[in-house]
Amino acid sequence: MKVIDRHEAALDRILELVVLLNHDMTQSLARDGLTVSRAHLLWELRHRGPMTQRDVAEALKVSARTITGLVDGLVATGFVTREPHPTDRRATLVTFTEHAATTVAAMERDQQKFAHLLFAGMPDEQFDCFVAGLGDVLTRLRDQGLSYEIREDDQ
Amino acid sequence: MKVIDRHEAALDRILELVVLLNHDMTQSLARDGLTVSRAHLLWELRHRGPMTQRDVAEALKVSARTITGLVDGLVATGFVTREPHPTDRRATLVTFTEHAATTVAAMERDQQKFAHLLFAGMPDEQFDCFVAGLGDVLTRLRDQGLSYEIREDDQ
DNA sequence: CCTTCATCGTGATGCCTCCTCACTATGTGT
DNA sequence: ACACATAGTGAGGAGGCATCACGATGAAGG
Repeated sequence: MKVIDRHEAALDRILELVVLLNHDMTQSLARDGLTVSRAHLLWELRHRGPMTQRDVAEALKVSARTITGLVDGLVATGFVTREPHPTDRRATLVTFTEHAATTVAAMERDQQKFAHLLFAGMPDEQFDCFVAGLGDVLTRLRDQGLSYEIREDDQ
Repeated sequence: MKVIDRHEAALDRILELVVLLNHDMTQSLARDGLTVSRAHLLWELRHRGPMTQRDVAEALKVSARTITGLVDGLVATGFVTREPHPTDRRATLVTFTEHAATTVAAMERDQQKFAHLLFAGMPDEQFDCFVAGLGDVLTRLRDQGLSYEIREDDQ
């Protein structure tokens, strides 16, 4: 029981972290004319190159319909363009613009500074251990899919 | 530079954790007829007892107007009631119902299981270290207010 | 070639979160 | 009393997200 209580306290902290980070990111991204979702889309595009909307939907874990809306917004503000798919005329390729590249580069610089701010001065040993624990937690979360879904096999 | 890169990788993991957790929680809470925001409100109420909407707004870091909407929804589904404030006739006290108590208790049980799932089998030493690091990060985040806001004093 | 079925994107609709501005009803201080 | 601050809400707006239905296109088989 003792153990579970400690685990629960840790989860509480993680949840607080989630809330705090979400709030801060929303504020910060607004300065670039972006929202968390749109930035997430840009981020994905940046790392994978042009994608069909379908692929984006899967990457962001949202419905295809939602992507239509997000891309609409990003096209309107000039962050991405819709290009015809070379071989499949049903699909469109969402592609990065120069504008987006500039903005994402700035975001990345911010992220670096922010990361440095969070971890600067933390003893190497503790940092390594923290990252290891984080990786562990992340792995379990991914492995189990919707791991928060416990109530089914509950009572 | 090397150090910052490691820090950035750690932030990336934290961000992935945020995305994953947010997604899972949304799914899970939907089963109870709740949303993340409404559950957050309930959680706060649960730990602090009846609060004025103003206080709730500050606790959740959203505008007073938003709370009106959240409480409307929670009242409609029977999770809370609006009681007149004993001394200030302008204010209303948002209070827990039996229904909410039951649901929150179930949520707490889920959370315990979930926490156990995330950390079970992790060596004590690593767990302690992880929690310490988490606390550290959280402290810095709180201390600096909107810490993600770096661009002002940037270039 | 022509059906049949799967897939891509989108219109229509509806719910939820959040915000700002304006306004009423109340407190409070001088 | 009078001015000013505070609690909550109506109005209106931007987004994020989902499901259902539908048109356009692709792919597989007869």
